[in-house]
Amino acid sequence: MSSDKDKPEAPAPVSCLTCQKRGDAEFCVLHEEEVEQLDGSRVTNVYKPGQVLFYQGNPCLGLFCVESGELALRKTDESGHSVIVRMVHAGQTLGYRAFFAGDHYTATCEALTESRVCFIDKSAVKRLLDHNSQLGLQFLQRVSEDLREAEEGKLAAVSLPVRARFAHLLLTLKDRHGVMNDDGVLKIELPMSRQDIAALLGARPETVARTIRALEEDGVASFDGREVQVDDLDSLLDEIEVA
Amino acid sequence: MSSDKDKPEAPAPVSCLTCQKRGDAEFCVLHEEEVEQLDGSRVTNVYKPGQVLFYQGNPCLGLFCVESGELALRKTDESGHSVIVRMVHAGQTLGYRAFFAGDHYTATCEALTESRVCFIDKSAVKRLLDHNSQLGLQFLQRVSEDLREAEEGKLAAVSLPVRARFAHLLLTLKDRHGVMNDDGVLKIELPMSRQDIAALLGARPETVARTIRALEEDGVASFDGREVQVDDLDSLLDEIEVA
DNA sequence: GGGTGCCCGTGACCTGGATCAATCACTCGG
DNA sequence: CCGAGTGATTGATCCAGGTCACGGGCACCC
Repeated sequence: MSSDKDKPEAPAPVSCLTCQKRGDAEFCVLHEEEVEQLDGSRVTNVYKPGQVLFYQGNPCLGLFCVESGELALRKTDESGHSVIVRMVHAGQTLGYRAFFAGDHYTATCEALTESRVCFIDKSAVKRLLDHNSQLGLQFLQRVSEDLREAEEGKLAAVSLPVRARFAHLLLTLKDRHGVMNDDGVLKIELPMSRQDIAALLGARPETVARTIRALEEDGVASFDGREVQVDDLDSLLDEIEVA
Repeated sequence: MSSDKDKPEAPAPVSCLTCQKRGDAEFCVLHEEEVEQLDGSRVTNVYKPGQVLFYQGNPCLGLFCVESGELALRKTDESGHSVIVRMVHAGQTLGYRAFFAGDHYTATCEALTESRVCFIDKSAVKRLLDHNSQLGLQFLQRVSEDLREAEEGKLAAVSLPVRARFAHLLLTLKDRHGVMNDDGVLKIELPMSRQDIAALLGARPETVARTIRALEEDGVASFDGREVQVDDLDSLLDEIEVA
């Protein structure tokens, strides 16, 4: 791969101590000397869109911590069907489910956008967990919230139509990828392809395309590639709540 | 309620020390004196089928531990749709998601069969967690496994038809509620109504009834009330794996 | 230039399962 | 014994979304 024509270089690696996102991750409970220890056992990598961090079935060798970018956890069954079960973004830890279950990975993690991700070796994490019992409780809270989200997702998947689930997705993405420009128009830059949206909704790409057209025809939003302009936020909000 | 005509009385309450199921629950990592402490702060209750332990939205005041019986966690949305997101059986802890997320309950827990369940107060659990850091890690493992199951469930919900999901359910129930009688015939006593099966599969009761009939017509299994006789285990196993 | 892949969108069609409505079986209270 | 209530089953109908097939835009490469 020619590296000259790629996007400008990612910023030079920083220390965990100065990582902008440290306050967000579970590691926020660590004391300074523990963070230094963490810093010493981490390796940073940059992943291009589509690149895989680990595959479903791989053994888990440690934890990841996302400094920037957007990633997806995709689960695939024997017959090839796949869904995106979770999204992961800057400031989040990654790979903890397998780590704490003492399991292999049960999903594949791929970068949606270019991402800087640190890897922390298993033994270093274990040391920190032993040393600071608050860390375990932080992760317990994290996993418990994921569990709630997963169960909510299951309810939504069986009781809401694709259109409502898509509206819900747009509203979620708004918080992280939306900008309100000067003339008060909300724009969202989707961090993923139509196919990924389909996998996230548990639907087919064709259905996503049709849903997009329907939303445009109803004047809710306009789509141009990965650019979404929300024309009527109220009716978008209405989409997610009906019989 | 007249208590004379009910089933024979549940056995007298036992101590956690002698609880048959203690080895299964997360509390297995406790030392003897910690178990005594646990024992001192628990209250046991018996719940009849249909009785509710807690409602979605209630604050979480502690943990439950199931001594016997079968329970279900049901999640309901604003418009009244509901699914059973998890089942809980003897030897399992219950209510930990809300406890560790520091959340209200996000599902309603109801007994499917008559159940003996102990309640342990929040403060007692906190004391034990502080005292024995292994306990937190045990729960971390538990919640991580639940998360895997929830995500697998989501994949199944969008990629498998009702019939395959039902076959999967029967195979799961076989382990806990199945008996192989003398003439080598596998029978399963379903611990729940058709409506509950429907809620568990994310389908309608009518669809469940039709699926049952289809399985009978195909000679896979015969149904009589809550009694299921598996006539062809191999083809039941085949149901869960196809295109 | 002209392939050769990818996505993405569109149209035509089909089907699994929801919905609506009626019947039957069962229990319970009087 | 009768009526009311609750589940389970069945049949008839409908529709959201899956499937299949095709065409167009675009990047990349020989």
